[in-house]
Amino acid sequence: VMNITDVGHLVSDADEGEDKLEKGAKREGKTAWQIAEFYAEDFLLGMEKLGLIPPEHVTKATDFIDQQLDLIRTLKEKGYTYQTTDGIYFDTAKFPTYADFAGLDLEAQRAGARVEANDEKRQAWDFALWKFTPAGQKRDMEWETPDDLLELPRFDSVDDGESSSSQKQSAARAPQSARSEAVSETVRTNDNHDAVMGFPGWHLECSAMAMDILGPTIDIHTGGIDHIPVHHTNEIAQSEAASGQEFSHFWLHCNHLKIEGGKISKSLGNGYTLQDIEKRGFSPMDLRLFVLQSDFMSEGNFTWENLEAAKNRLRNWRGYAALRHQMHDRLTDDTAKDDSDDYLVFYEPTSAIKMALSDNLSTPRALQIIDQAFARLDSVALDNVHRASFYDFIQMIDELLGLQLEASSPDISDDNKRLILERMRAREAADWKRSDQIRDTLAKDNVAVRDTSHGTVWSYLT
RNA sequence: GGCGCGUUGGCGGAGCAGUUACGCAGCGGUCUGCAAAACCGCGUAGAUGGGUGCAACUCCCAUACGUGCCUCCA
Repeated sequence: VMNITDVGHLVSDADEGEDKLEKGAKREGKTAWQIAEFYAEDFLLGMEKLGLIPPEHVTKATDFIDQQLDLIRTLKEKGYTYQTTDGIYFDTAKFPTYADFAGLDLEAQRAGARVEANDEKRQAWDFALWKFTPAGQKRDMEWETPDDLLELPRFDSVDDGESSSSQKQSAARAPQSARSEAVSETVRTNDNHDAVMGFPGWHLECSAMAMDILGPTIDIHTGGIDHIPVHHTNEIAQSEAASGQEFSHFWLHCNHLKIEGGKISKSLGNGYTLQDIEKRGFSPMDLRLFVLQSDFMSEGNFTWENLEAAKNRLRNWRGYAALRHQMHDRLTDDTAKDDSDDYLVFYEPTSAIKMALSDNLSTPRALQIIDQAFARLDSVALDNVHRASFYDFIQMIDELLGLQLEASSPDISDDNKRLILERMRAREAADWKRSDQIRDTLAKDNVAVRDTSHGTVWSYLT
């Protein structure tokens, strides 16, 4: 299950963030809904380009508002919540193990906080489950707060300075021309009284969606390392307070990628998109191998030079993968499975990369194993390679690392194969002119040839 | 200001208290019709300063630098 946070702080009249598209969209009169939709689609397209396995469920926070409200209801019934003028909060004091997951020293952190939020929260680290739309504001994304979640009397409604008694009349809530059609379909209108509009707190969606689809306890929860102290801590608190059960058996946290040695930051504008990378002549698979070169728990550093290194490494691997087209199946496979210097069998490295990845996803070691396994092909005649096991090896790499080696190392055309044979004959006849001519012709089809002591072998130029 | 994490050769990046990581790039050589590849070799890596150990890149402390969080970002 992967969630898409399509609800946020996109108050329709806000003017924050440097995102050109967002600003442009506003200029064009688009809504937060349309902006969220745009980025969600862009994200899913990027996933596809990178060859990521699609989740069974891709969930949008806005499709799970009811579940989020139900979760708040459960927490309220169990006494974990309290209400302030601006929302419904989780009372972390009621969840004694709150600081354990991240090993937080809450008092110390509060003492050093740069900005002390000055509100009605009981603890500085209490977090919002539900936020009320500020009086006088109209958000693109907002929903009616169910009455049973509210503690009356509710906060002061100051829509337009009317007294509360007259609000029943104004309950029609005026011409809502600014409201998009999408929103008006979603909002459950209740014309009998003045609704308290609101929207979910930032942490709530993940718990609500996970528990709705996977049940109270999930196996593995993933996320960025930066989510440990706040987001995942809060997820655990609200989920376990509600269910009384462990929320996740395992947590997998990825470290960050730096860029040119420093942080990637929107305000610095030093990030790159997948589109930028493709414009520079790199493929998404180049980026994928670049990422796999370091352990997921350590900080990475993106530079174009490093991406170039990954690209070259991947090109070399494709060349090795293409050797399968230049090998012959052996009828004596079963009796010749023993690995030796003269005869290569690839079952051992195939299981070795599985072992490496089984050890806390050690992709660097898996890559090392692959490099060493491929390198053994350099000094052996292709007829002395166990083709079936080599093919298994390629497929295992693709299955475990998703580098699409098989798909990106197609066989060459029959015409080119004939040219290679013709070149071999020319070389035997010492017709170097013809030989070089054919090599140039092949190069136009991105086919490179090299003459080894075991014969001519082709690979890809780029 | 508080609480963490990191710092390995030209670049990226692992393991390990005593043994060549691996990749990309560079240089020299062998081989080859040429080219490419391959093979051999070379640049004598471990931020800095201390400490513990027979022995430290690998453990401990400090400093510098980088980075993350401390906010209703998720």
